[in-house]
Amino acid sequence: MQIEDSLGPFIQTLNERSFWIEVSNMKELTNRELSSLAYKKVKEMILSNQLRPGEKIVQDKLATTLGISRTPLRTALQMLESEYLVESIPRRGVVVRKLSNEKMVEIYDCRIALESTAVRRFTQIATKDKIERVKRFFSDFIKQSNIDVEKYQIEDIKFHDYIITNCGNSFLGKLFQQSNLLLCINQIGLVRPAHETLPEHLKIINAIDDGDCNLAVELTKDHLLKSKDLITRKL
Amino acid sequence: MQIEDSLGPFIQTLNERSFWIEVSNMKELTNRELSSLAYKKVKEMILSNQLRPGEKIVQDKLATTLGISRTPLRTALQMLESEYLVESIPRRGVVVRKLSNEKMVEIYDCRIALESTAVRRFTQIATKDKIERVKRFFSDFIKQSNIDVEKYQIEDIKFHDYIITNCGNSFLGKLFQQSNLLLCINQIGLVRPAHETLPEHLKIINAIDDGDCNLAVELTKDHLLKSKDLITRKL
DNA sequence: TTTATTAATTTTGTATACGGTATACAGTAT
DNA sequence: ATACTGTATACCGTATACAAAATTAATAAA
Repeated sequence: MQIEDSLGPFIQTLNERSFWIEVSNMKELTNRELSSLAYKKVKEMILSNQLRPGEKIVQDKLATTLGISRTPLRTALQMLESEYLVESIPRRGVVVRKLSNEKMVEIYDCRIALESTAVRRFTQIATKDKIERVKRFFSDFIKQSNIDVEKYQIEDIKFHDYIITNCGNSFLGKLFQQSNLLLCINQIGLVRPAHETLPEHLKIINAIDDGDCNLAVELTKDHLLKSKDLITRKL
Repeated sequence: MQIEDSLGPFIQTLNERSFWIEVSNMKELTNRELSSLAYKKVKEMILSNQLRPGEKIVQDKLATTLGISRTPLRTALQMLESEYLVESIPRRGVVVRKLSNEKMVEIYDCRIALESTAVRRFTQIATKDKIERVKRFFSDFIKQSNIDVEKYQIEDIKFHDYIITNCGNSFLGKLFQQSNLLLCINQIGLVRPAHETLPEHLKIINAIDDGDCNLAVELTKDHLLKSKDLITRKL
């Protein structure tokens, strides 16, 4: 059990990975102070790998570690369960979910279906400023010969997240958030190297800029399909 | 407040509508007795309209009505919130969600995206028995001149649910269950008359039987799009 | 040494108690 | 008559207590 050890230097340990978790994917739960706090902390601990996949969460210990009682922690765990980040086994406790490659493939299929819809709508309705914003995600990496993988991964997710949350279908966005469709994949880091996916991203952005929604959809499908296929081959 | 009144004759009142809720779309939570019970009951009460959209749920009253304490009720409400059936407003309580036509349209777009993927996969992998099962959903209605709308609605949802849960992508199934993509639409009853949708269903089934997955996908898209468009026109 | 059975300990799920916040209402002032 | 403020009540969120179940440890038998 490494919860006790890890929480002391926890704030310092938070790397950039935790940053986009904060900004792009955190439920707002103002005023439900303690449940909200527990939710955020535990989610961060999972996504930053301080609670490892497969590890059991002992409620009493984690609660005292966080300085709260079990009640708000339990509500937090319930939320995380609905987000597919932990699994609750009745009368046995809750464990951090571990995604198999099979599940990853399934998730990619869902992403392909939903993100296709998202880019199409985004391309149709996006304003000038939004398109400009999209262009900026990868502008820093174009010049660089050696890409900072850590930063690239963050922008990668931010890019996809931006399209999804700005496509005009808030229910679709909720679907993504609720099941952590974007985040859970990154349990394993980047699926494909940046030098391979960067050009794909840029092509998609160009298609969006041109207002060519069919092309944007096809490129997005292809982009995701390639990553899916790579995982499929590992099965 | 009509909770007290309604629970007395509650068991009797449960119509067939509650049946498919039970069989096709209930989270399994064996052994978490009271939370599970509360979850089922409250979900049934919402989907059978005993708790009406917009109505506030007073935890203490509903808990005593159900014969349990507030704690398991609260966990049940938390689950229902993640399913988008109720909305929890911090320090104010939880109310039954009311879906606007705009939201319905958004939901239809998500359904089109995901169910397209589902029929494609289903058509590809379905065994003989599963195809036979699919054929039976509407076999009773083919002969009838006057269709029992109540029963038809149930089979309609069961049909879509069957494709989704048997398409080989369990994550996709979870997505549907978790957000009640199939059920919440029926807050308003059948969107289009049975005599209009029945032929469409039969065509889809034929395409599946023929193993023509592209056709099955197109027909499914068209089928859902027509309902979506009808709601869009009401905006 | 290994396996079975039982006792001890841990941990979960539920109920209850408590403090604080929001809402309703009455009385006062404008 | 209407607006405002103070008080009472209702309700929510959290902590704690307790019982049932599960896990672990320990002891006895093969």
